[in-house]
Amino acid sequence: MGRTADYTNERCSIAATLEVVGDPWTLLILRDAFAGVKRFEQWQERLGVARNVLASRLKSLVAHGVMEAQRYSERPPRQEYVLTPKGLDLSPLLLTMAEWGDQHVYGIGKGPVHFVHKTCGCDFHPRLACEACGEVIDRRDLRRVVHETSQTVGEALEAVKIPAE
Amino acid sequence: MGRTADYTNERCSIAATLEVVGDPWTLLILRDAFAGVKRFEQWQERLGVARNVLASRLKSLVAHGVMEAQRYSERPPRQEYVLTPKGLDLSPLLLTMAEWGDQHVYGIGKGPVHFVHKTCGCDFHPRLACEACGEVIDRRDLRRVVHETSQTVGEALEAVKIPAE
DNA sequence: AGAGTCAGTTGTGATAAAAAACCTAATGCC
DNA sequence: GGCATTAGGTTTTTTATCACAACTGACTCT
Repeated sequence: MGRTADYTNERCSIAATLEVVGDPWTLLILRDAFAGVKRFEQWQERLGVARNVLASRLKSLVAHGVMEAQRYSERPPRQEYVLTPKGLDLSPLLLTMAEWGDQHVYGIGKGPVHFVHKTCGCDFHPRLACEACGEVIDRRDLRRVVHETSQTVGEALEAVKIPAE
Repeated sequence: MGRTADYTNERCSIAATLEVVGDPWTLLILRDAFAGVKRFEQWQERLGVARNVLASRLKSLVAHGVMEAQRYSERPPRQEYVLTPKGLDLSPLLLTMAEWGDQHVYGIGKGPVHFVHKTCGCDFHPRLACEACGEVIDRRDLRRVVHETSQTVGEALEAVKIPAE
């Protein structure tokens, strides 16, 4: 009801993803997690995000099973946040975003970070391939099929949410 | 300042992409654009988004060159919004988001929409492939290289922005 | 003439995010 | 012992942005 875009009544996998990682800051938190950041203060310093917002985002990512809080000290209670397999599966999303930003904002090769494909030695640029046949696809090679599903994003998320302890 | 995360001082292609399409609603607007929506009232009805927010998002997408406003009536002034090539290049991003939502929220095959790869006939699931060698990659096949770039997101965006007339 | 459509603009108020201060418990250092 | 510092947050206050709804033009349809 309040202010935010509420994606929970949509019936859409894109909206479902947005509901988990679509908050402001969340994707930058994840980007840094992929770069090796694990602790509150590191994120706070690198992003300059408000501490309350950072705390709430980390809590939400844990609740959604994208990150896991691991104790590394009992007293004082200290925890590190590490990506779960579900979180690691977001890497294609981040790489795809980086590619678009590179191509259309910075200009190819002018972006601040790029990747090298170790097995072929070339600069890495992602393309989408079909898992089944391995072929690189074009948008027009796809046919969209609508499935009758009664679940909204909210309902589907309820089923995978990790209860706070 | 206010509420939003301000990505413009980051030096990062992911942040650059977020600055263009990271607003609440924007990606759903684009999703619907890929599904064929072109007009204000169609988006408004399908998304239930506030009209002022929709107007501002469309304006921003046009300013960033992701959509183009095409006149189809002079009086009264009416326009349709269509995706530019830059906007069409966001399709991998949307497909990747849909795939993650499918796998980790709805469950594989239970999502509301899926795609069929016409050339091989199979259900389409995207994987990232290396443009150079065509091989499907794993996250660990990549080496991250940091580039010395002085441009922030804000500076880079300034250079590609389309001036309002 | 009156009702309806399309594409917005213009208020007003609610609320989540930002900023900054504060807290707790431990640890380092002289 | 006493004081500063660090880590990981929570609390309080302020503010920018969103939601809601009403309104505006310029037409079209009946």
